[in-house]
Amino acid sequence: MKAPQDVFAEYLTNENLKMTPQRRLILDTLLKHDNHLSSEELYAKVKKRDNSVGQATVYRTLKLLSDSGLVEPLDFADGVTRYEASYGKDHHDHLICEKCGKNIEILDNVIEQRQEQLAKKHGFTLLRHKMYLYGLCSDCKK
Amino acid sequence: MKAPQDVFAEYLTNENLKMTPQRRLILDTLLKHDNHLSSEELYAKVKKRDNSVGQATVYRTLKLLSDSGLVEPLDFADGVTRYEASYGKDHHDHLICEKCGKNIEILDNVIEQRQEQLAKKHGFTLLRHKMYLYGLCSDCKK
DNA sequence: TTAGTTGCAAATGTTTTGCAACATA
DNA sequence: TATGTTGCAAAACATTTGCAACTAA
Repeated sequence: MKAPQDVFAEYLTNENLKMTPQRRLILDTLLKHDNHLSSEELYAKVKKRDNSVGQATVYRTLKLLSDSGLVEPLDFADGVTRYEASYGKDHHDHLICEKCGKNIEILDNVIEQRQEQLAKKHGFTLLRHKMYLYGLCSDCKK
Repeated sequence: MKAPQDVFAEYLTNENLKMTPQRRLILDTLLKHDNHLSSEELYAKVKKRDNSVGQATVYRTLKLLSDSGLVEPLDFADGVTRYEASYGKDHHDHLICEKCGKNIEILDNVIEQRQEQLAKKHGFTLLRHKMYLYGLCSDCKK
């Protein structure tokens, strides 16, 4: 399997876009920290490595990474979009504890299939979906 | 079953808040138009009935209505929060056309059950969930 | 050399908030 | 009458964009 860096490089070439040190750095930083970072949080981490990078570049690069399929925007409905490195990883949804914020990645093939069927039944081609389950984890129930 | 207006009144009393003509009007307007209005859109409709109502009051009232469980905030990932009168209605999810915005309400018991099972498997008590399916409708595929 | 990229600051668009006047319980 | 509420405008917030200087290919 190709390295994400290479996938990104190919994507850029394909789209007549250019690889830059900033883009490399941003992808690299995201891969290192992977977990559900907001643009703001990623920006902070990137800035530690190269203080000259601008906030807008992070936003712009995250859009490119999303378009290239390397990264997935997550929407936990708290007003901030978060991003997750999705390349090479299985698709999954999220089970979130409303009390402590614990976040478990879940996958259920039955659900995935039914989603497809449901969409088809209504004449839709399913492009993507979001499923978030909210509840109380075993610790917080006590 | 209680009328939504009464539920709202009781909620306000419980919380030591007050019923006002504006709140009555906003709830009433939302109930009349029910379907997936944004705060902005609701504000426009409210304003037609009473031009003196302010935008902020609509936002504030929508928050109260959400907290009281009468209304559910929807997130179609277009940057605007929409609201749906949920009181007394069956739960359902949404199938959304990414191109034209068409919005179909869906319900699948198999999925609902699996969600419960999945949560339980991880020790969670499921409180609620959000599921949005995004795709292209038959018209927009052409 | 040329087309794409950057950082900056300003603009955008939605939602929130401070405040003084006002209305409900 | 005391406390909550309103409308307004300003603020806050995340995100996008215009632009002149820059840089990868």
